[in-house]
Amino acid sequence: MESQAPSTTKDRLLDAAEELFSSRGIDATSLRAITSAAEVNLASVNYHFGSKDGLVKTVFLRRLEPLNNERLELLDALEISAAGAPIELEAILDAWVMPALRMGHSPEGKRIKRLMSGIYSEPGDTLQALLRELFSEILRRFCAAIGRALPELSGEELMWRVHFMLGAMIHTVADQPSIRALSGGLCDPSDIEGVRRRLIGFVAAGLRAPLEEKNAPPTAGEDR
Amino acid sequence: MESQAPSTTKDRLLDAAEELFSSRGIDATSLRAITSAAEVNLASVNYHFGSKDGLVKTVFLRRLEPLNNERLELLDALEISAAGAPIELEAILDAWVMPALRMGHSPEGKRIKRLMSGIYSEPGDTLQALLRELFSEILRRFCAAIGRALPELSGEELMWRVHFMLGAMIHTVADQPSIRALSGGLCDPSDIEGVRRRLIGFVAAGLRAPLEEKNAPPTAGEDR
DNA sequence: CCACAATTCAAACGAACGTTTGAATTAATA
DNA sequence: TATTAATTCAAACGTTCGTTTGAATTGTGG
Repeated sequence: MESQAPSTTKDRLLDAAEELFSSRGIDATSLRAITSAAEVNLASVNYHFGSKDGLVKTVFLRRLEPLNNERLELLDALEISAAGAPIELEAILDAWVMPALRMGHSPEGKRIKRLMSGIYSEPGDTLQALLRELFSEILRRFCAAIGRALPELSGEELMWRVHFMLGAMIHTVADQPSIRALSGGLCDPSDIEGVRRRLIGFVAAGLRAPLEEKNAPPTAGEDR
Repeated sequence: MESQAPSTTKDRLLDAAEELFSSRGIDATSLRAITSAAEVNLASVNYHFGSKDGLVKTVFLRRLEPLNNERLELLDALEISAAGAPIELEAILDAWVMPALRMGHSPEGKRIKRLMSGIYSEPGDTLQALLRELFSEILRRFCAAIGRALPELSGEELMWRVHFMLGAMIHTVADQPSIRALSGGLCDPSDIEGVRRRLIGFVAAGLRAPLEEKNAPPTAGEDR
């Protein structure tokens, strides 16, 4: 039985690992640093999670599973209330973005955000596979919903635009220090409502961009 | 004197390191793996670059400096031919994107792309600082040009949209395996002209998105 | 040809890593 | 309380890492 709220060895390890992974990176964080921060014995990691890889996987799963479940629930609700008709694009984007923004804003979840960006570059084979599996279904669902909202797009065009959309969203959710620095403090990434409004406005406009002719004249002064 | 083209120890090391860094990540690549691939002695790294950190920095600088110089030259040319008037938005975006796309497409530069994405999550303090310095001026220049092309945007709004833009662009240039997998082979990231047209179309539409009211009604079914 | 610097080389260094071990301790069961 | 399983603990294991060393080799200028 877990004693009360936040005190089992497993939880202490997960919390400490999440914190250190997000600030220093996974490879650069040693088990000794984690167990020191968690004030538990070094061998606990291998006892409870089998290996460092097992701990890493659990750290991600603990956050990503509830996150994606919430996204799917929101999308389900939208599809039910739409009753077969296409859903408004902004509502779909909201269902994707808001759970992440809200999670990133909660006091316990702040450290996750930098982790999420690291996902895409960390070359760990096992983690990469885990994430591909975790996101494949939810991406399929959201792509389908967006495709129904934008029926004039071909399959290829839709995929490209979703790809661009993911880039903007991931970069925004994950790399908030960067926008602070870029703007010289002018932009406030903790203003969830502002981020939501701007991000969705940008992405929705991009997704709805008019289809250009294939052989449009090259834009000025750029063909060398 | 360098003997002929691709055979000095320094160059062999840089090529091998670039290749391995991009496929396995920086931390996960040992000097022994690099020197083995380059067929040079282990101690050469410390002799020619001082340390592994010095090698890493040189690997990035060798690609990023010419890249950013080309971007700045293109922007310079645009500003000169515009003679004080605002430049067309698409032309500015072209000046940013094309050097990267072209570089990523060249046979020797293919491996750089995955590297570039890793930049933003690799937590190495020295590398982080180097990149911040490398990109600060060029970002300032491009932000200013985009701001002149979109005079109706406030400074804060502009910075946010540039941030979204960078996310889409970085994700596109860096993570091309991901778009291939996402689309099930439908999208071809090696089609530079197609990527350019779609990416710039998406980003330009996002940058030009109409300014929403601050207190717009929340989009359907999403306020919990 | 010789002296001298630049470069390469094999070998080793100490430190840090993930993991394992087996005994000590705590909790659960009856 | 006696027995057994679950957990914690200190210590060590073997490996790999980046770096250093000092001798051997190569290239250069007088």
